[in-house]
Amino acid sequence: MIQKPRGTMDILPKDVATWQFIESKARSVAAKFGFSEIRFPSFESTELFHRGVGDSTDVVQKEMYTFTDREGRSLTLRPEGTASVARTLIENGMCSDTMPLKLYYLINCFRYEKPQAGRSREFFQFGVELFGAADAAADAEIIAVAHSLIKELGIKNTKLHINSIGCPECRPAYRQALKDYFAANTAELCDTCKGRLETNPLRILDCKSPVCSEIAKNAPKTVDHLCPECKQHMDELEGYLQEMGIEYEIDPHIVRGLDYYTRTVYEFIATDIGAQSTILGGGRYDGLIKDLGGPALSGIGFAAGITRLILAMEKSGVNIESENRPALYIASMGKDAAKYAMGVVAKLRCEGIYAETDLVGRSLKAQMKYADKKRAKFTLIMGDSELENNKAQLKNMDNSQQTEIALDDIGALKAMLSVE
RNA sequence: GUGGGUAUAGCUCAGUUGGUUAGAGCGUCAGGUUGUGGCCCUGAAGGCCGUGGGUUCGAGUCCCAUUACUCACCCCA
Repeated sequence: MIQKPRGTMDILPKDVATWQFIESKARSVAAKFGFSEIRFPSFESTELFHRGVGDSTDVVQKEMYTFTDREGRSLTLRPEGTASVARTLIENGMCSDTMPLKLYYLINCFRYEKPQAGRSREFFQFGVELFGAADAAADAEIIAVAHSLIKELGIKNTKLHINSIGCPECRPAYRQALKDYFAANTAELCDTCKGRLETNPLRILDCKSPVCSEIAKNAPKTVDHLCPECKQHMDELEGYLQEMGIEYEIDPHIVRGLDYYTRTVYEFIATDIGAQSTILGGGRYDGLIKDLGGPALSGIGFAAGITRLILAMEKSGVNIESENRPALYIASMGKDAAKYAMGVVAKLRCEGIYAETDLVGRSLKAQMKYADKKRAKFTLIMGDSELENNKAQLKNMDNSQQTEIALDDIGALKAMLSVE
């Protein structure tokens, strides 16, 4: 048997209703805030992610699905959406559009990682990006989109963590302060963190090893080392969030692993879905567009993992079931009746009614069972005598009541079905 | 990439200290007197016991490897 590739998933009919529910909520929330959908390729030039996401990141270094096409070009299945959106803006001259520019997308992404709960190699994101607004009001607005989405989906048990990782102006000083602090405790750090001391001391902050996280507790906080402008930005964001009634906590340990982030970073964390608890994460990226060859244009956004949202919804007791009951099932007996039944259901479908009839030549009893399993609201029993007399019994499957109807009067039949 | 756990029917699982033709419930299909669903009853189909080696007179059961699933690390959504 040929199995699906590792880390991919089949989404079966019984689960699709949940996905559609989330997608429609994502769209309606986006619309409420004035965001427009954007679509872009599933794969891009590999260079886009090297320059956009960052050469030194884990995502780029070891998680990308990269291949060369028949002309020898290096292409990569998108590991995230932000870099592609930025490229799309630049390439289509949208950097000159009316600002702020608000965009959203529902996409699949690919990362070569070892699968576990809430993490797969092909995964699905709802992403939102807001360009051309450097003010903290934009940060607050984008967090409000996320907040609204989570609320609309019925997800409880979440916490919003925010942090500022500063800008190119103040980060070097903070970096040095961190290095000095951890250098004093080098011996106790785990092996990976010893290495990170030189390469990226910020990453030690969210190390999960008990020893490192204990040491990290008293480490200098980014919020204490921000330049005046970044500090003010953070203060303003807090003011907006309070005004909007969005609860949050400052979490100095949020350090995003994508290079493009500046200043505000934030995560919505579900407390009850396992180790991969970030259901939604994002931040500001004021340098990205310029780094990719566009004008200086600030940006901020987030991405939510659909499967993680589903996990969180399940934990919150949200259950979405599809309700597609046939309005009518026609149980037929004999060739003539079966043929006639095909005509009747065809007419009903033209009237927008969901009707079914037998396609496999089952007995009357088996047809009734089928109608029951499909949860048909009505069944119509049709045999030779009914065809002769142009009359048949319409049975209400919920209360078993039967009424006689004329077979050739589709209008009357439709009226009978739409009662209730 | 590093660890732990698991692998028997479509699904959820039994299967004794290794011992003859591998079981149940659910689901599927067909019946339960000649034209009516749900409940109930009967029957049927459906398994290279993940795969490959090994130990043994004998392996679903023990050992090794491998693959997949799963959870955690790492990283992220």
